[in-house]
Amino acid sequence: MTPEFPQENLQAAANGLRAIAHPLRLAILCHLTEGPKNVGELLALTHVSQPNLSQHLAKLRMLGVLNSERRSQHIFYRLADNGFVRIVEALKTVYCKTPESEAGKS
Amino acid sequence: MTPEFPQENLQAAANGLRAIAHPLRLAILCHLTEGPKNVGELLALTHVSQPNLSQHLAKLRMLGVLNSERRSQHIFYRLADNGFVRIVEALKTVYCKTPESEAGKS
DNA sequence: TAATAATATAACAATTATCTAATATTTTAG
DNA sequence: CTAAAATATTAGATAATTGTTATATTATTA
Repeated sequence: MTPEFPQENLQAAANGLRAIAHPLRLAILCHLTEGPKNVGELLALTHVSQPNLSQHLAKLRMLGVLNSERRSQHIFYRLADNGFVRIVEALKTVYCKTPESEAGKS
Repeated sequence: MTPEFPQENLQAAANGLRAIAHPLRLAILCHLTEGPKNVGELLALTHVSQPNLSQHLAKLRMLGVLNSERRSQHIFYRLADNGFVRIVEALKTVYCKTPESEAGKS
């Protein structure tokens, strides 16, 4: 329907966006662009309550953004698709502008 | 806080993501990557009710994704930042994979 | 096997988002 | 100035999202 973005894929992409459209979940996504991390590590990085983190991880997993893998007592999360790194980078170009990067705008 | 993505910007980015995390709003965003369009044009492209489209446009405007400009009786919408084009492209790499593009995955 | 550490799930109140139907506003044409 | 076209706003019922507290599951260690 939309050029280069069929309706069916729009729905899928909107679900993925819904998954990361939250400050904590986006922070999780960012941290995982650096490589897989287990829940304890993410807990230390994010400073939220354990159940809260776990629920947000569950949502990211259910909406297809993250995969989890158990390694003995720890569960490691990782990006389900490397393309999410590009999405995070694109978000940075829009939302992390420095004064300089703003100087030469079109 | 998060590497390369301070907490304050995370909140801003999450708001932007919230804005586009809806199939219709994402479709609008896609259409506008091709250039500004007025409401009537978007109405024809999206096949939704006029008030519904208008409300979604209002949300995109309020959350800083779109700008609007009146030209006589028509109101034109455009992307508030060209970086959104990159976000849409990144989304396509994740959610519009062809069988071939899937062949050589890492 | 019992205790502990790591992680997940359930239940729930408060907030926010969604669509539709009705109405309002703004601009140009006559 | 009035009618019509383009777009926005309001109201409201329904559904989805969020964080917390409490509890459950799973895996190792003693």
